[in-house]
Amino acid sequence: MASGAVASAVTRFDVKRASIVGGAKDVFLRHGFEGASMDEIAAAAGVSKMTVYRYFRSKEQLFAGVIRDLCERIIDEDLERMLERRPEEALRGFARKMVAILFARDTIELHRIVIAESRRFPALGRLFYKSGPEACIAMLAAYLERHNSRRSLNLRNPRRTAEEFLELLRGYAHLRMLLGVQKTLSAREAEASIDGAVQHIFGAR
Amino acid sequence: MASGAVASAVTRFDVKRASIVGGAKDVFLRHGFEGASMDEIAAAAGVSKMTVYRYFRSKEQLFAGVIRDLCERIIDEDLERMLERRPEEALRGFARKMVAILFARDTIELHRIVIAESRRFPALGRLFYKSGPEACIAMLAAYLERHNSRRSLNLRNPRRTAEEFLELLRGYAHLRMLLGVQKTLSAREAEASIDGAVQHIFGAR
DNA sequence: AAGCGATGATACTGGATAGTATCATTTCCG
DNA sequence: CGGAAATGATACTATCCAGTATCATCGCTT
Repeated sequence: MASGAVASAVTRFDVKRASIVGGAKDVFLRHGFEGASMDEIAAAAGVSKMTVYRYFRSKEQLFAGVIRDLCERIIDEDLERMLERRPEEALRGFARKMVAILFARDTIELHRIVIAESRRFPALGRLFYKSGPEACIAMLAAYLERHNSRRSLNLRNPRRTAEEFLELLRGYAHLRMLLGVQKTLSAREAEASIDGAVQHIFGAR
Repeated sequence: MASGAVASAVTRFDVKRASIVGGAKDVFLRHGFEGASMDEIAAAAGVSKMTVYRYFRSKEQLFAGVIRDLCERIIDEDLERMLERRPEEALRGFARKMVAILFARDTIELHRIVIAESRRFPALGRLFYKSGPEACIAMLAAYLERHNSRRSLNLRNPRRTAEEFLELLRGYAHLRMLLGVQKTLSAREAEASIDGAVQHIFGAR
């Protein structure tokens, strides 16, 4: 009777599904949507192609599943915890974490793919924006608004300031990485971006 | 003997080539690289498919030709002329022109496609970055440095400030358009971006 | 151990499309 | 007008790949 076969949270189904999504994630991130072949995905997942199709009706469905999964993992709880300190320190911590996320290899590839495929799958672009960039903006904006009402900050438009802050963190380095012009972000560049963004809010110059 | 058949600048060859590139540009911008079929391109150019292949060895070559052509047209001389006025006015004019360029439908599509294909064609990413974004940054940086040495501005790192200025102009609206989340940029949003960027340099707050 | 559902291996179908071959036709030149 | 080069029309080849069909096999439940 094993241990509660019915009530068990993780079924064989979930395990297989996870390994398929995992393999597909690797292949999609490496070759993009068109470039990924279902045979390769099946091999990467250590699974037969038929099994892939038993879990996902089509390549599009599988792709959507992978993107959804990736979007859920982008932002962890650490990020929000960064904002619990005092303003200047909180912002620097938040910024450091954001830069690490933004410039991670997988994140760059995800941007590339979603931008590429958002014409064909408009829902995908919206899903990604909402669960990635928009979530970060909202988190920071809420923080700034909180400090605004406590008078520890005095910003005309906190939401806009939040966007500007994050925009300065991305900077052109992000575009250069999306274009393959630049391979990595040096610690020096990261610090410079962070300084620029923080100074933008505190007005130091 | 007509008008100097030999010395004539525009040959039949050039005309045909231009119409092929023109047709290809439309199709590539509408459907992306993979999505564009050579038959459709030939039809759009009003030309036989064989003729396309007589001018370009392969789809890749044709694509590269189109991107090169588009890159050359992105930045016109007007942009540089904007910087001939006095600082605040010059920057506003430059910014307005930049926003118009950045958010034009074709520019957005170009970004999308180049970002998508830069993994497969790394040279393309570099070509685009150099002749588009980098050219704009360099132009603005030179302007800021000029004013720095005249003491009409006092910036620690003009090059970085130029990047930040342009980055603030793009803002998240640009990403939203790349993702298809947002269709157009309202005049109100454009003005807000411009204000934000100009204030970032002049420190007003 | 029997039986059943889930999985694997593999070959196949059908459609799309890059690139080519062939020959008819136009266009431009002297 | 005559001839050569450029172009058009069209059919063809070869390849790649999503999705399917078939049947053998594995592993768990009872």
